[in-house]
Amino acid sequence: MAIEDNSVNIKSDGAKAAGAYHHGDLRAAVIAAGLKRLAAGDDGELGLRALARDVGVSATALYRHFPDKEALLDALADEGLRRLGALQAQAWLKAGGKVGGFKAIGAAYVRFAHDEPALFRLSFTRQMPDRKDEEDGGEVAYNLLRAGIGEALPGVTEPDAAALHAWALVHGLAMLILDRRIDWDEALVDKVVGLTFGGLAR
Amino acid sequence: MAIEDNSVNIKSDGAKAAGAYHHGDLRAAVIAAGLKRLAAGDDGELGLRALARDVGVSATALYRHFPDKEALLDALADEGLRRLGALQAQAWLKAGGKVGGFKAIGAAYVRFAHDEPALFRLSFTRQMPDRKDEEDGGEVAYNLLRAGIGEALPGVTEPDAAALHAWALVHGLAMLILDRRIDWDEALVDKVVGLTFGGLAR
DNA sequence: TCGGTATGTTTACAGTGGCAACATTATGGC
DNA sequence: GCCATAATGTTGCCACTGTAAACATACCGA
Repeated sequence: MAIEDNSVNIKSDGAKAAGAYHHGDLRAAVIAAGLKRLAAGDDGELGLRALARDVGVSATALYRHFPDKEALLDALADEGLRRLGALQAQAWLKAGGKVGGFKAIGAAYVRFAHDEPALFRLSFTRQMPDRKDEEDGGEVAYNLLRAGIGEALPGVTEPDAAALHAWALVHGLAMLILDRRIDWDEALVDKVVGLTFGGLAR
Repeated sequence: MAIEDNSVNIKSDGAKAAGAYHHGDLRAAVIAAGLKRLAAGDDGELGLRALARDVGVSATALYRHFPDKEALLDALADEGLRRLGALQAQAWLKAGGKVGGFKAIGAAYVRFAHDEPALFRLSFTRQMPDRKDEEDGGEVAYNLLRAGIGEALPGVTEPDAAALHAWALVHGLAMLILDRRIDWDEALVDKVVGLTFGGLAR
């Protein structure tokens, strides 16, 4: 066969170069393809074969990078939590911290669920087996919330109960919206979140 | 074949009588078997074949009573919502209505999720396509909550926001517990629910 | 009694996740 | 530079899933 000068098979998009045997970074490409699929349809139709086809690789190739499908979904879920955490941090900064920032975090939580329903659901439905040593994405999001309470609401008597309260509220709103129990209404969400989060700072 | 005197094949448990061709009330039996399976394991392993085997019938027989698996799951979900509604009504009465009853409704909601995780999740994950004429189980539960607000908290300024707030809070708590984000702790739940529901009655 | 209708069974098919054996490419020690 | 070896990808296969089609059996009204 003729000489191929590509030392490694670099492709910015996920697809493998035609005729190439090794992909380059299959693991990352599969995760990217999965996220794209989750973002595209409300019902995340992700199967190993479909995912593999997106990337241009045979289905069983994925098993070189993930022990099983669950592990793949875990990776996607973790990426979702990481993005949520990033959005919340951004919202907090943009609002200048304090009570306003606290409310912004809550609103960002619900908005993320609305914008990426399949990813959000996947991220939270997946139940982590037991704590691994490396910090996962969910930890980041919760710690941010918890820290926000400490900084924004110094007068609160029971920060744990308050944090749980705030978290449960936005999570419940998000879930009810995803499951079509209530309609997405940004103004209403803001009102409820503000009412509660403000109420905590009594 | 010899004469069989059973005019209809009545079986109190779900299983079909050996040698009988018709079941008697397959639809109800399948739903009962599904509920039992949901109650047994946290992960609801319900497949058509397994369900059919529980009842003692071939897998495709279920298609005489449900157009597809989704419809079967819908029926199970509806039963779950109905039970939730019943528990809430019971809690309300037992607590004697008013603010106490209102809190009891919230606690019952979370407790149900904890006691029947698979059924609760199924009930809410299933998204109803569009309103049918006959009233479904979920409507009952919400109307009860909504009515509870009116009766228990006459002074509340915005009952819709308050109802949504209360619902989201307990739903979020329930979901976070199911997904192992937080541990089940009845005292903590009562505290959070009480704190919030009491707070609404300002 | 007879025929239609409801209910259940058998068989089969496409699609799924996953294992095993094989093929190909990258890499590190000599 | 050469070559053993690990890393990565492919093909073939298996058990299992939901479900459609054709056939069998039981019930019920005329």
